[in-house]
Parts: sequence; C-alpha cells; structure tokens
Amino acid sequence: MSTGTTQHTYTIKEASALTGLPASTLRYYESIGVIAPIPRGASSKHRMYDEDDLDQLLWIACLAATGMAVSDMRKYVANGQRGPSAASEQIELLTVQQQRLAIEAEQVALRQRYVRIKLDFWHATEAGDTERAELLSGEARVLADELKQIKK
Amino acid sequence: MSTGTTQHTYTIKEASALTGLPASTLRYYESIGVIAPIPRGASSKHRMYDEDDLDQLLWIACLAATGMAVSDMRKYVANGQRGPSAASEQIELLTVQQQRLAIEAEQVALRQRYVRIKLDFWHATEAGDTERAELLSGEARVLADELKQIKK
DNA sequence: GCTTTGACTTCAAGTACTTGAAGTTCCTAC
DNA sequence: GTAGGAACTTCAAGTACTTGAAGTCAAAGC
Repeated sequence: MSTGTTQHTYTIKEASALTGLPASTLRYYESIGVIAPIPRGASSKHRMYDEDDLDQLLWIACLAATGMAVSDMRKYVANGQRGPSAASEQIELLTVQQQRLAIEAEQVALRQRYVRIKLDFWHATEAGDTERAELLSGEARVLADELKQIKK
Repeated sequence: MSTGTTQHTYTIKEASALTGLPASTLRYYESIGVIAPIPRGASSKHRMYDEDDLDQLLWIACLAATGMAVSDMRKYVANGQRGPSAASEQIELLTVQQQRLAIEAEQVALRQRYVRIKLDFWHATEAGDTERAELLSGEARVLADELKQIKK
C-alpha cells in the first residue's frame, strides 16, 4: 500500500482486530523477531502501527494461517521481505485470505448451531423431556459429522 | 450408540482419522484425564478403541473446536457421566461457549470487511484508478474507528 | 520359526502462544 | 488540572499440544 505520507496510526487492539492476530501474538512476534520493532508513541511505550505495518501483519497472518513455523516466518522477514509488492500478487494473496475467512465464518456458524443444540438438549433434560432430548442428541450427531467434513 | 455387544475395535491411528484429533492429542487427553484410560490389547500396550470411545471422542472434538479449555472439557465429560443432575452446570459451560462464538463471529465479519477493502484497493490500483485507490486507503481507518464506536 | 518393517509405547523436551501480575499511560469527565 | 478507569506495558509462568528419542509389539514375507 504505502502512500508514504500516511499520518494514520493504529493501536495494538485495532491492529489485532483488523489482522486477526491477538494482541498478545503481535507482541510475541515482535519479541522473537518475526516483525521489526514497532515505533512507540512520543511520550509513551505504546506501540503505534501504521498502514504499512498493518499490510505486513496481514501478510504474516496469511503465512501463519497456512501453518508456517515462526522460525520460517522470521527467515522470510529477515531477508527483507515485507510481503508482495505487485498488485497482482497482493490480489492473489488477499483472495486466498478472503476464502479462508469465508470458511472460518462458516465454521463458526456451524459451531454456534452445535452449541445451540447441545444447550437445547440440556434444557430438555433439565425439564425431564426425554423424548426431545433424544431427538436433539441425534441432531447433534449429524452436525458433528458436518463439522468434521468442513475441517478437511 | 452402544449395543454393548460391539466386537469391533480401532487402533489409535484409526481413532485419529475418524475423530479428526491427532494421535498425540488422544494420548494427551488421556494422560490429563479428559477421557478415561483406554483399554489395552491382551498382550500389548496398544490402545484399543471401541465404538463408544469413538462416540465420546467425536463429541469431545466438537467441544475442542468451539475453543473450550481442556479443564472445562474435563468437567463437562465428568458431568456427562453424572447424567441429568448435571444439567445446570452443562448449561453454564455451554452458555460461555455460545458467547465466545458470538464474539468470534463478529470478529471474523470485521476482518472480512478489512480484506474486502484491501482487495478493492489493489483492484483499483491495478486498473490505474488512483482516485478510487486513495479513497479506499482511508477506509481502513474508518473501520478501526467503527470498532471503537460499537463498544459504547 | 525368524526376521524385518512399521506402528505402537512412554517420557522428556520443544513450540507457539496465552494469561496473570504489577506497574505505566492515555482519555474522559468533572 | 486532576481523578478514575480503560488500555497499554513488561516479564514470568502457564497451557495445549507436538516432536524426538529410545524402546516394544505385530503382521508379512522368507
């Protein structure tokens, strides 16, 4: 991205929300040298991320999502790599990430349904409605299969 | 479930394939008491899983997928053994999971929007539409600001 | 029966974070 | 401008697995 003249900065929490990497992970990656030290506020110790940092973090998040070991990420970044520079490469990277997020959203929705059913099951059990409880435990099984399928 | 007369047994590798939990994780869960010790072969130390074990593991895999802590899984499984009397405790554990998943869904949605903006930016850049690209480069900051507003 | 190959075993150490404590710093509100 | 709370900081310890080493067991081929 890098307009160079960007004056916008982001807190660690914002960087976390946009990239999907927990704040604790951002600090961790910095501490072990996966990313360069982030500049701090004028009179504080608080990290201030700019657009370029966010771009790099999004790239790192993609690498992490593919299961790359941190030692390998470190090597990549140490070799001066800050992510793809060409538009076409960025588009390719981000398109894959978009697909990953779509799958993740689907998975979360499915897990929500699973927990919902289990909750209903225990509510029915609590109320002594054995018939409904049995029906629900069957549904949970079907869903468990679905959950397993998507994972692959 | 559980005819009681089941003859068929499974190796740890088969159990792993069927439940989606790595063999190392199956041993780990057993070692820390998330699941009861699995019976071993007549003249060996090899674990032999039966259908009931697989049912339990499948459903533990679902709990793990929702991000439940192993200490809570242990409680949950122990409660399950206790039957209907544990209903209120199970409901409590699952309600926490439900809330966690609702937050996660929101977070994924935000990240999807962020990636969408980045993708649009690069498409505009590739097409030489500098005006649109510049407009979009400010959008990320708007998204981060929105994050703060939502909380209040 | 014997041997080899490969899957299994335990246990210790490693990995990638995550959480908690204790102490700053920023922001909002009076 | 100052009081209070939320958000940040570091650092140490904890968590949830995973991997590797060294040894045991089982099915297949000779």
